[in-house]
This record gives sequence, C-alpha cells and structure tokens, in this order.
Amino acid sequence: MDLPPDGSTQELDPLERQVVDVFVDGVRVLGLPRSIGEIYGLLFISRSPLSLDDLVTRLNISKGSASQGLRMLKSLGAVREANGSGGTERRTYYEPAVELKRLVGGFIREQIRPHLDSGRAKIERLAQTAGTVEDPEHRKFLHDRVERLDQWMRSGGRVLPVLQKILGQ
Amino acid sequence: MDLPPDGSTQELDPLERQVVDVFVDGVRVLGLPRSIGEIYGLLFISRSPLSLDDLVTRLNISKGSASQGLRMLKSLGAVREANGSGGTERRTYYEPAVELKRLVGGFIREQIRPHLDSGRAKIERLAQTAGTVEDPEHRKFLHDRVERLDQWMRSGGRVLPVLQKILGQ
DNA sequence: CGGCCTGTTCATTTGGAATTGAACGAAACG
DNA sequence: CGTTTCGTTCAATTCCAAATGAACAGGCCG
Repeated sequence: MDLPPDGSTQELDPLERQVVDVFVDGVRVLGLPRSIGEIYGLLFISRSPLSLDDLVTRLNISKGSASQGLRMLKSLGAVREANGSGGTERRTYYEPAVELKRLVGGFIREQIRPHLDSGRAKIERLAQTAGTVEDPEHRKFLHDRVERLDQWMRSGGRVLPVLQKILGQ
Repeated sequence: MDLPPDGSTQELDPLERQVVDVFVDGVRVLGLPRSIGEIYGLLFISRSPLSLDDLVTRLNISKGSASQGLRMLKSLGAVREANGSGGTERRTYYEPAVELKRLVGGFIREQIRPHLDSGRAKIERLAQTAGTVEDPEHRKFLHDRVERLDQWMRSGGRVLPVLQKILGQ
C-alpha cells in the first residue's frame, strides 16, 4: 500500500539486471561499494541519460545512496552530467563515460595514487625507526627488508603509466 | 586476570607495529582481510620463521583467524613452510615469500583471473540476451555496449602478462 | 591404548562500512 | 515573499564479511 503497485517502468528488465550484476561484481573486485556498480551499470546500459530520481526508482536505492554514489562516480570521471541539449530542464541527467582509458585513469588517480603515496611516507618513517636499532646484524636485516618494501613501491609507481598506456589502446 | 600479565614478548614493538600497519593498509587496497596483512607483515619483519601460535600471541588474533589466514597466504604463494633445517620439530614454522614477482603472480592467479573468467562468461550470456531484442535501433545500441564490455575484458587479459613482466624486474 | 599437542572447521558473533531516511539548503517558480 | 522541487548531508541503522572460539581430527609419545 506504500510501494506503488507498479504498472510502470519500475523494475529492471532481465537484460538490465544482468548488466547491473556484471558491474556490481566488477566494483566489488575493485573494493568499491555495491551501489556504485548498480548506478554505473544502469547508466551504461541506458540509451538516454538518467536523473537521480530515475536511479532511485529503478534500482530501489535511497536518494542518499544515489547522491553519494553519483558524487564518487563523478570524482572518478566515470559519469558526467548530460546537459540535455539546450533544454531549460531543471533536473540534471547523467551519462556514463565509456572510454576505458578514462575509467582507469580516474581509478588510479583517486584510489591507487593516494595509497601509494601514503605508503611511501610510512616507509620513509620506517627506515628511520629501523636505523635506531642497536644490534648491527638485526639492523642489517631490517635495512634489507625496508629496502625491499621501497623497491616494491617504486615498481608500483612504474607500473601505473604502463597500465594507462595499454588500456588506452 | 585472564590475559597473561605480560612479562614476555607478547606485544609488538613499535617497529613491528609500523610494518604490520603498512601491510594491513596494503591488503585493504587489494580487498583482502586485515588478518592477512597482519600475518604477512609480522612474518615479513621477523628474522626467523614463526609458528601459528607465535602469530596468535604476538598479534592477538584467534587460532582460527591465524589458520585461515595462513591457508590463504599459502594459496597465494606468499608464505611457505620453513622446514626448520633437520629439526625433528613437531610444530611447523612459516616464512614469507619476499619476491614481488611471486606475490603478484599468486594474486593474479587466485584473485584476478577467476573474476576475469567469470566476467567473460557473463558477458557471453549477455550478448545472447541482447540479440533477442526486437527494435533494431535498440539492439544496435546494446550490441555496441556489450562489444565494449568485451573489449574491456580483453584489455584486462592482455594487461596481466605485462604486469607480471614489469614487476618481475 | 589414553592423554596430549598442533592445527582445522564451522556455527555464531562482531565491527565497520554501506545504506537509509529525515532534516536541511538552494534555487526555480507563482 | 511562500511554495515546491531537486539535491546534499549526516546521524542512525542495517548488513555482511571477517573474526572468534569451541568442537573436532589426527598424529605423537608414554
């Protein structure tokens, strides 16, 4: 009695469901929240841009979720506002960015780089701490390990540009 | 009254704490459970192999956690049993694999490949579903999107070997 | 054999991230 | 102005993967 008894385009049709599920899975691998996958997935398979309310009703998620999800997707560069031509429309509509290059770039910039950077910082502090150890043998061992960690980070840094290059075709 | 009032090597010293934290952060980015990071981190900074019980007491985690964590780390090839020389030791000790190549390889094999593969499968089914759509215009659109998804997957597949190569030095 | 030690399994609990929903702008109308 | 509509924010709630811990398997040793 509260849910509209339907009659309109409320639920996802099987095809949309399938696509959304693919993306839900996809973003889980990337460690992003489910709603992100739902939203992007539905936009990805929709022929025309969708409004926040469209997402809320079609996906059965709260306005809050949709709003926050869209914010993150925008920050990732995975979604853009579709200025519905010259329309003097009040509502804003969203469409997906479908170039892999852009998606990967955004993900690296927003999710990978920050972690790499904070990791580097922590390892620097680590090297300091390790330097204060008395026993020379032990200090040598620690130095080796920290060095190795540092190498890993450098490798990580070197890999990213290559990734972008390959995925940009 | 229940916790041993200490007096021994129970807690982590500051250096160990720092290293463990680095790995805890690291594995969270990869979407792995915290305990994995703790265990690997402590092994990584320990001069000699550690037993399951060592991990339990030093990290204050349950035996169950340690056991499951070690299992996953073994499956990832990130940890190996250290046959304590010729010792007729009952307990088994573990040491970390510290070659980045090996770690990355294991992660790709166990965590990435399976998802890529199941993704491909889903997309194939998707293509079928899309083929049954009546409206030619719409079908064309769907075809384009599914095609794109497929391209993404192929790109992903192509990237992995390159990754391994670069990270293997 | 029977007690003992090491490690595994799995039903239950828990902690923390994601989601909700109500309150709050902000800006477009009359 | 007051009203309505669109969207954001954030404290409270929900939910689920990770952690727990007790029961269990199996090997060793007297």
